[in-house]
Amino acid sequence: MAVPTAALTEDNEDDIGELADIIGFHIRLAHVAVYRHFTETFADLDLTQKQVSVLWLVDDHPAISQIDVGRRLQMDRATTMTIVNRLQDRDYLRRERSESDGRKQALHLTDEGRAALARAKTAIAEHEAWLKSRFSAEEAEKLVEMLARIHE
Amino acid sequence: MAVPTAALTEDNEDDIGELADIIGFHIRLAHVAVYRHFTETFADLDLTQKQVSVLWLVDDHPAISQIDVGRRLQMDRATTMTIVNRLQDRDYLRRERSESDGRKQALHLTDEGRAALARAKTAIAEHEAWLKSRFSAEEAEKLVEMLARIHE
DNA sequence: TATTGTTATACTCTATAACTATA
DNA sequence: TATAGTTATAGAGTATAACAATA
Repeated sequence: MAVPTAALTEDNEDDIGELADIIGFHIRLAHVAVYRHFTETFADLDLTQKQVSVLWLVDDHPAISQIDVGRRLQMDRATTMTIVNRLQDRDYLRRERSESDGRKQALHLTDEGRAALARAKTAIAEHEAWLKSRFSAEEAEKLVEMLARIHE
Repeated sequence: MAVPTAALTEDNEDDIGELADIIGFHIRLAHVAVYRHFTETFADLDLTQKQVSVLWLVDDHPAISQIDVGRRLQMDRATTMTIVNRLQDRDYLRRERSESDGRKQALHLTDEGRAALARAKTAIAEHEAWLKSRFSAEEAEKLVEMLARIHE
């Protein structure tokens, strides 16, 4: 052959060389692609993935504490604060003092928050369909399982 | 049955409920875990993953333009600027006017930049080993291939 | 003493908009 | 007109440090 396959891809305009062998690099690029699709397609939602995750978790676990939300979503206390603050400013959730432990805040969704979450879930279903279209059912399951091995 | 399996896991302290079925959610958590491991373990490097990616790419493609770096790493022009600026401030790379196209900057690593990249590559090898320890060789390959389907 | 929430602060990544220089 | 770089600006996520209230 006059031109080996390697040479054909090496000068490709999108070539990233040895970086392509780094798992962490692909995770970051995939994350950016997913984040971008979510925000671009659902700009009218005006909720980030993280904000939706918090709403979702509070809906699943009413009266959950901030520290608990942070632990489940792998966030710092201060990081959790900023997100809960934003959601509270928009009247999507409210803080109550926990009855069992005065140090804790008990988080609850407002009706508006529940409505926003419902809209978000519809959007996420579309988003997931976009994502899953690349994979067979077995592949999707395997992917989730492997990603979980990383973050668990 | 008195207690279905679902109920057993539902009250787990780390349970995230239906969120666990969302691929995008796992990608984000995995990304955070990888990012955190990288920054915590290699704080003395004082380089972010993104900064290393740019150094790496400039080393692989001397005289590459900023717009080209951005395209390959899927970043905006302005985003690329801020990263190149930081690296230039630290004398890790320099800008030259492109000879072929006066609009473009040709990026080159300095000796310091090459030294920093060499240190970074050693660190990344360790980081990758940490990551890959979870997977068989076939699994790692499959994971990269699936992630590439998302960001390509 | 330890935990939870809070506030202040800072840095990185990301992006949009407007401008300049060059093609 | 289109492209590449630049500058200004802003928002989201992340984190550390210090403090207050509660356990």
